[in-house]
Amino acid sequence: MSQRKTTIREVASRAGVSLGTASNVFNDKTSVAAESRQRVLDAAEALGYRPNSLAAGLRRQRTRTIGLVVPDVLNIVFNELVEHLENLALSQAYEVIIVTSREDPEREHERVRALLSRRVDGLIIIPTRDWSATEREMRHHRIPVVVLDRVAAKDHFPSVASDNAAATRAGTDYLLGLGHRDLAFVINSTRLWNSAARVDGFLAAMRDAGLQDRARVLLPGMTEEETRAGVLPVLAGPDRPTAIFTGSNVATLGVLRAVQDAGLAIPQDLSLLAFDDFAWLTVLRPFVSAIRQPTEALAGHAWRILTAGFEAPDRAAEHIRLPAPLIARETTAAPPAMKAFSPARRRATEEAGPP
Amino acid sequence: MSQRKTTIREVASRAGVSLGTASNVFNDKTSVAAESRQRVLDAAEALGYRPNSLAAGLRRQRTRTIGLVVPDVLNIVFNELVEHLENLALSQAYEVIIVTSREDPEREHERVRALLSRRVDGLIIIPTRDWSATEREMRHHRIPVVVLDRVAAKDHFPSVASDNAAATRAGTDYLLGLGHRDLAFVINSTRLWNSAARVDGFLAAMRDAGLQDRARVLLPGMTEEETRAGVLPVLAGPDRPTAIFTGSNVATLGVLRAVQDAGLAIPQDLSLLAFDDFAWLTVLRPFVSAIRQPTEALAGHAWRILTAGFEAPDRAAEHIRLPAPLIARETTAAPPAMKAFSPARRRATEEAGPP
DNA sequence: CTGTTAGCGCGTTCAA
DNA sequence: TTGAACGCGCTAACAG
Repeated sequence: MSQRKTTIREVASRAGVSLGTASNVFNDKTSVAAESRQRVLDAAEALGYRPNSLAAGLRRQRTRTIGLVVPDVLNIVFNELVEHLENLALSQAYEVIIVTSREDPEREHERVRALLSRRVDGLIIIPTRDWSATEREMRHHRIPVVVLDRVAAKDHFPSVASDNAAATRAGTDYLLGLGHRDLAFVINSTRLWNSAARVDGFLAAMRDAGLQDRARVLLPGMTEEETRAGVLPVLAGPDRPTAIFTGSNVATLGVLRAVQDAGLAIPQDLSLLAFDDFAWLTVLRPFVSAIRQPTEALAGHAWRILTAGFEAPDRAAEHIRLPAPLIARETTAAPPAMKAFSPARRRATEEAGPP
Repeated sequence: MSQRKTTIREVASRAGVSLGTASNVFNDKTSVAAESRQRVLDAAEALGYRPNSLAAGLRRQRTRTIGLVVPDVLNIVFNELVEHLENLALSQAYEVIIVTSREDPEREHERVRALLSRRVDGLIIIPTRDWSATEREMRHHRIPVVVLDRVAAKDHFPSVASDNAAATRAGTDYLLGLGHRDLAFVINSTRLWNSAARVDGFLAAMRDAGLQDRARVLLPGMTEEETRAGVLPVLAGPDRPTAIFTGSNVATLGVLRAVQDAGLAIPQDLSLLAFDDFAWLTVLRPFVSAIRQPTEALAGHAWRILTAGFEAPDRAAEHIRLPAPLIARETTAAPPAMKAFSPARRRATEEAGPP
């Protein structure tokens, strides 16, 4: 109940050993006599001793802490990554400090500096659209960095992500196979390199099918609401696509709202394929077809590469790309044009056109 | 590009001032000549100086860091709380370190000790079912603590939560007003005090309506899957309730899966009211009626009380309870018994009984 | 196996 | 307004 926290010095003196011996007990380095060890442990327990990791880190020049930079706490994919990374870190007696950039490059930079001030041993970052300032900062400091999820075509740092282009290419092929010809790909931004890769995969598949003219890419904005507002006109318009492929879960949420607003039925009027899968997609109707990112494997590689960087700081940067499988559920079906008369389509057309 | 990070001493020497002056610049305490100040800032910039917060915290005996203990990173309610708390902390130049207990009392205790080792200035905790060990630890250390969300009837520490009993009472009254008489309340555990309060509110409303005999409380377990498995038999059974009130979003998810498995239609066969609201509930059909916790206000109070504790450590513990409004959407309707012949009900009965 | 000592980088005296 | 000295709590190195 002391005001000042108890120090290792007090523990040592109560145990009747020297400070160095007590330290050795807590860091079980060199052998300590079993008897002394027990007395130190008892003293620590009695005093409620909690090692001061600030002092230890200062002295040791290593904190056994890694920083994790995430754009958004409310995005389920990031949270899955966080969860797996935390498991890995704790299993090796590392701590992780999470900071959030809120998709803001300036804030990202500032938060990374805070991490640097805490002297983290390494950094895993899911960057914002423009993290050039942050990246420059990181190059200056000699700690291992791994770029996760939002990777660039050619990162300076090691990178780990899904194979976005292959996934959207496969997803597009799947929609084409269902009979769709008018496809729209909805994504928040192409300034994110992984988003750009998703668009590339979509466009490549459309091109291969000779449908480049029917391929639309919509970039309504970074938020759910912007997505809703931006997509609604095209859903309500006369040349509505028969299938929408969303490039992120933010886009999915926005598109679903726009579909509600437009009064369309999925998949009768419109098919929907989502990038990013999670629990709620499989519990309310219709179950959303989705591409699932292998978050556990992604986290595993990121951690492996980061810790390898602790041992050998100057190895060549590894770049991992993992396949992201498609899970077909209820929102993807043949397009309305291939069916008989469709009341829903007629309704939409009536609403869109003049009386 | 130096191996060792640059220190304030190097900054001072490059700026041609003493260490103490440089320190004053970064902590803008006592007045420093504008000229000296600028030279220090320039030197810091040129050297890529990052203050060492370990050393600062060690010396200052305050880290301007608070710890936040959360049971689960994947729960949206906790994440909303985290987001708001982080906003508040950053706005006052505090940092927050998040740790997760994974609903495990032992892990919670261990994670809190890690926070203590980091010498956090205060702690906000959403506790596990049995956090007595953690609580004992916290009482021994003299830092402000605020219990959030999962509060007890009478906490030793200040506490902030929704008024759970009032919310479920109002929710139950709403279902009764719709004509329901057979209600089941599904929740993960009553060892959580706030969960117990939710059950109390439900039972009180049923008792006041003279329906205590028709009130069922189901406790299928802590996970979504346990909930599904535990609820399915009662949904498939002959005396299925006409409405289900879920006490947490984990329970909601599990019940929705069980409803799928049982082949029931909501709200035709069964009404559903959920505790905890979030984006996906309003985007896939049917839109789920829910009780929304005021997460921003909860976070605001928690932060206010915590920071008040920094100034006046020995004030009486405040206990805040905030109203959580009900948002009626599509999953709550009159019970099937009040309508004409209901095929869905008949089907369920047939499936349940012998041929 | 144990005790002693010297910093880790910084903020805070206090004297000049 | 500035500079020098001290110590926050701990670990590492070395002597015993």
